[in-house]
Amino acid sequence: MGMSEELILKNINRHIRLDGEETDYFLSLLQTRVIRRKGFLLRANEVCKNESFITKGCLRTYTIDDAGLEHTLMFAAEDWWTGDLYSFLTQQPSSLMIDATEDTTILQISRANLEQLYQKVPKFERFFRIMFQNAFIAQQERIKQNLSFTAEQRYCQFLDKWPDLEQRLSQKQVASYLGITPEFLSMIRRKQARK
Amino acid sequence: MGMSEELILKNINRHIRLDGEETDYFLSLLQTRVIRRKGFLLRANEVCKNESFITKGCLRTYTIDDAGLEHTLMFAAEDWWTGDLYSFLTQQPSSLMIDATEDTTILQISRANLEQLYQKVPKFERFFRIMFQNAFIAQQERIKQNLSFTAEQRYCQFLDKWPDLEQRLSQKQVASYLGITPEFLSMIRRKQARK
DNA sequence: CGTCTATTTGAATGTACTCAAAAGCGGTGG
DNA sequence: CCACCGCTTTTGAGTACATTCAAATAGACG
Repeated sequence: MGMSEELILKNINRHIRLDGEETDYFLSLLQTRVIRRKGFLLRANEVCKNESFITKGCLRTYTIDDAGLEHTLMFAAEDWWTGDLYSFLTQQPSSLMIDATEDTTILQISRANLEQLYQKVPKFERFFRIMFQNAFIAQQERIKQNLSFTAEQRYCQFLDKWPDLEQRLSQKQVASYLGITPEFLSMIRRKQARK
Repeated sequence: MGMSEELILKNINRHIRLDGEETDYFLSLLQTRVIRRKGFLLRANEVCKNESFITKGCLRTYTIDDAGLEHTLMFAAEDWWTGDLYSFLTQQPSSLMIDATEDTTILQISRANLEQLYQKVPKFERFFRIMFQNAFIAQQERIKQNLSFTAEQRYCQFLDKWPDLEQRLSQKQVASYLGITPEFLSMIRRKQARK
């Protein structure tokens, strides 16, 4: 069994216990895929066919507004799940883009396979219930910070929360996550550096 | 069976089917509670003991920052679930306040009862998995708007999305949801009215 | 009726954006 | 291997969106 499989099983086992047969069945539903830096997992107007678990690298989910500006909804690095959930569930065209900020390896599960998994191993309902609970809590925290913090405070929080992630991203990408312009982030960083 | 029970069963039945016995068992785990306008469901530093389903009225979840300003994370009116999920799951003191914007009736389920429910009727794992998925999608949409829209655009979106809700809330409450000051919301409304 | 809070309005201020130009950096091809 | 091109980052000046503070008005509640 490869590293990727070990990582995803460790992720699953945080919330539920699988026996050998269930483990094998689960792994049989997954597909490995590699996305090169600057490559796309999903483009706007495509239907999101899979949920993806990142085993290496980092994916960025973002929208492009009418003015052509990018707004990053989330980064997903190793040991995270990502995808456009809305498009995945409804099979409607996505409004989101997902690209790789560095060479990335993922394990994917299709909608049909996930439904089968829920049927055959209902424990996965529990797993994803807990996962989405946690995702909900994390997003709520982000909304709270967007409402109450200045750009500089949000930037400091970002560094605190993912200390290793900033070095792996361009400043433009970080700025689009914080909801500010790259120019303004540059100013914040200059100010921080003086301290 | 009262109106409240009918409403919550209709809510549940959107995603799973319960037989008579399961229905009775589920209802036996719930507690009805009334919260008067301006009363609290939860205060900061208390542990959130229940998840709540609103059958009448409206609850508002918010934080108070260091400067004493309120920031509204969500409104929950009839047919919605609410609570401080983080505090509920970890049984740690909450950082959130939940108050009633009008006289409100809820059905509550305690953590112990919910765990029992998951044990005895695993279908509820599926129900809450779907509920949290949808909540996640809704929150992602809000983050997207906070990143890309001006205050005026966010206000229009808010009116579009919950046409009836604004009349039930004070302008201060709406402003704290949009992430702006009541003064600025007043200005936006004046501008809109001139059209 | 009086008190307390919410809303309106305006002036001064601040945070963050736009536009523009220069410098830095990374990848690609010759 | 170096030169060049494109993209990112830096820096600054001017601007816009939203806040703060203050004072006046309007509403809600006992």
